[in-house]
Amino acid sequence: MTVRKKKATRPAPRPEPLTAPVEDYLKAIYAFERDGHAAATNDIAQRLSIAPASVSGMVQRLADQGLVAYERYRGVRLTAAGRRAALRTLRRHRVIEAYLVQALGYGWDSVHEEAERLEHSASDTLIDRMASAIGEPLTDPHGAPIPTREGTIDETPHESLADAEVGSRKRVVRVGDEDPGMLRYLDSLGLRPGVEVRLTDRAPFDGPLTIQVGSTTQQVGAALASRVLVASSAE
Amino acid sequence: MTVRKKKATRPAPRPEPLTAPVEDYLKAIYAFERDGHAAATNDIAQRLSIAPASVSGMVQRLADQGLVAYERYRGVRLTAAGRRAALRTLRRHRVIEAYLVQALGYGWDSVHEEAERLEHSASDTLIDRMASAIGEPLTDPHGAPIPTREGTIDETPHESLADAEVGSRKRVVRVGDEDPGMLRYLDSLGLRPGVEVRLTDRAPFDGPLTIQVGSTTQQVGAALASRVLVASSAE
DNA sequence: GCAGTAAGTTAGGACGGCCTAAAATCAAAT
DNA sequence: ATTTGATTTTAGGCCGTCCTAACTTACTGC
Repeated sequence: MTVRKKKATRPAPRPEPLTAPVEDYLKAIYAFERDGHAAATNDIAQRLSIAPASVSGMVQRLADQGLVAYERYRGVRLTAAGRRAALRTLRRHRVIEAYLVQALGYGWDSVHEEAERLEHSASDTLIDRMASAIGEPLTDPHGAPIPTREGTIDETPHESLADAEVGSRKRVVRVGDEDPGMLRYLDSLGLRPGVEVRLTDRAPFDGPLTIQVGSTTQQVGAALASRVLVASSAE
Repeated sequence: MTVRKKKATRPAPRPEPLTAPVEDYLKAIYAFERDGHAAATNDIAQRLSIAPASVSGMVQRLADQGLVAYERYRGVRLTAAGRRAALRTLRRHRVIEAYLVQALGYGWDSVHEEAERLEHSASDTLIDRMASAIGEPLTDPHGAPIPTREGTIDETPHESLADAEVGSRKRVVRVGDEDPGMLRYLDSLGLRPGVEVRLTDRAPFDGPLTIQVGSTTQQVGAALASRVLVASSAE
């Protein structure tokens, strides 16, 4: 059966509103692409907690809508339109997270879930008003960069704490945002964006790392450390 | 009387999350019931801009879920559970409207549409935080009462300006909230909740009313006046 | 070069929410 | 009591999003 596009020649004049699931797919695909490679069906399925077969179906619909380039058995890549939509959703998500923390007293461990729903129903106007109400933040509460209104984003890659050189001093720039339990734990360790850390030791075979945060010394597992992104302390 | 945890009849009446369309139906049905009568299929269809046949179908699903009592060809009434859900949605809607106006500088003519979407994805926590951030308002920007967290609402009926006695002085308590154009016009007339009005004349045959708002005298059509609810100036 | 496995796709089905067209029911007037 | 007109319901579809089961393709190691 051939994949056939209807109205293939249309110059795509109006950006029809995307459904919530579509926005979620695009966000997921964007995340995989940012890490280098095209998004595999299974990857997407796992990330969205969906059966792989469902992804196959949806991905073809996304291709029909011109949001992704799709080759059977080869994974998908975002088109320019798809990327634009993904970044728009990402902006919504992160602005909402920042706003909830800064304006409504949410903890950084509970904003992700709320933003995950609101991002699909907030208007651009609302997002812009929220952003300006809290001073146009550049990152969300977990340090993730917020795409601009115009759809650009600062995606400079960061080293993870797990890969840092023993003895070096670093500054935490970003941490994983999804797992509330992990976030509460990071918080208890004082590992928040902006904080200075010194990596004083790393046990072999992916063993725990010894770090110094402020005046206290802590041990953290390699898995956790890999979710903490750092930059050189200087900048 | 002792309130007892009921395990007698049902194991667990878990309040499954309702879909957005379901919440919209319940809100609509609530609105008709508040005005006296059971909600007719056609009424609901018109209010939601949906074909009557679709309403028949949905209403049966609502009945299956125990949200409405339904008798063929007889219209629907909310059950206790349905009413609870409707009021919860109404609270969300109105808190959101109030928050957008008071905290984010929205005009009262543009909040309805935004709230109409957000009400379905905001958590109870968010709504409560919004409410407390703006001082637990009792009404939305159009004067509509906000149901409490516990699901009670002040539904004291109000006279419309169109029915007021000529010569009487009234206080505007509430205006229609849906039509942005009407809201802008009301605003230009100074007809906002809390404002004092004197009805100085009414032309016969549903003709225009002459009103005095502050020091200016205005003419308004009967249709518009009927959307403005007033109370005696005294209280 | 080929077999075994992992990954991906198709087939077929379900469900919610909408539609139109046709049939059924109710209410009101003759 | 019957007819008529309005209201409502049923019948039959469509679309989007998901599912499981079965099949196909790609990859990897021999």
